[in-house]
Amino acid sequence: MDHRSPCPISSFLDLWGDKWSLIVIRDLMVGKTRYKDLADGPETVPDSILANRLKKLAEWGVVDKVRYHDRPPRYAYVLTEKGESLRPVLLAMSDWSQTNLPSRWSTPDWFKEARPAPRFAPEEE
Amino acid sequence: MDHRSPCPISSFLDLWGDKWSLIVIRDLMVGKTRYKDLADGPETVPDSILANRLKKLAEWGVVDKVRYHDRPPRYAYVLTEKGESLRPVLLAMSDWSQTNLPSRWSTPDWFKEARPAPRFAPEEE
DNA sequence: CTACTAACTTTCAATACGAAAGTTAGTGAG
DNA sequence: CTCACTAACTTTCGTATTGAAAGTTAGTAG
Repeated sequence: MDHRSPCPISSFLDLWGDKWSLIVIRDLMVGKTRYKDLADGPETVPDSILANRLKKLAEWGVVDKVRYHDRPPRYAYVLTEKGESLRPVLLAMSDWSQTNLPSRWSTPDWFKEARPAPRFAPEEE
Repeated sequence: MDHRSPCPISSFLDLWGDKWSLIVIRDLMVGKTRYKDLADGPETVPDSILANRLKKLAEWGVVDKVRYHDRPPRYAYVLTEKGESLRPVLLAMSDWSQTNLPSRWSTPDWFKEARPAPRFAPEEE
């Protein structure tokens, strides 16, 4: 990933400035872990976008992809620390929308704090 | 503007989820007011995008366009309250980049607090 | 007139998006 | 041991957005 300038804001937007990446992060933050669950949010991410974004998120080190069941093959996507640290950004966005846009959902209290990452068997320390 | 869902995060991204809109907001927050100055940032917004975004920002009520000089015609773009209230979001983004990306500029202290909007003569209360 | 500047606007090739269909690996029913 | 079904992708392809460059409009200055 190359950046347009050393500005931290523009660099943030180089990574996250699109309509879907942070939606996927949000869903991981509310506890979703599987591809299917991520695909079925209130906004219905296109499949082609979801697969692409999950790949990017893994490359950038903000999610771990864990094969937690072999037969049938099943995968879990879990936020890393780096991914979890995006929460304040999402909360700031949420606040802005709630005070500036009419009738948005209000942020549930449990979303406001980092939750322990779901644990999956393979190769965890 | 229509929203994908009532989620405040996805609604925020419906408005701001692109690579340039918040760059323009950032530049207005550092005190730039004129088209030319906005066009000459460290990232060089394409003209076609800048004009388009300024139009949207005015429509959405986050900037005021003020003709502050008649001959020659000169315009100033100034953030409204609604626009100014995006500052916490930009600061959260900035924080994330500074702790997670190498060698980004650090946020100047004066950027961290809302500054009085520049005053221009025409039709202000 | 001619040159020059601010503030746009238009053009157009390239990239990104997104709906839909197809693929792969596996389970379970008959 | 074929048929139907599900999770997790991948591919295709028409549409929308992007961005580099050139053009436009209104005005000043020589």
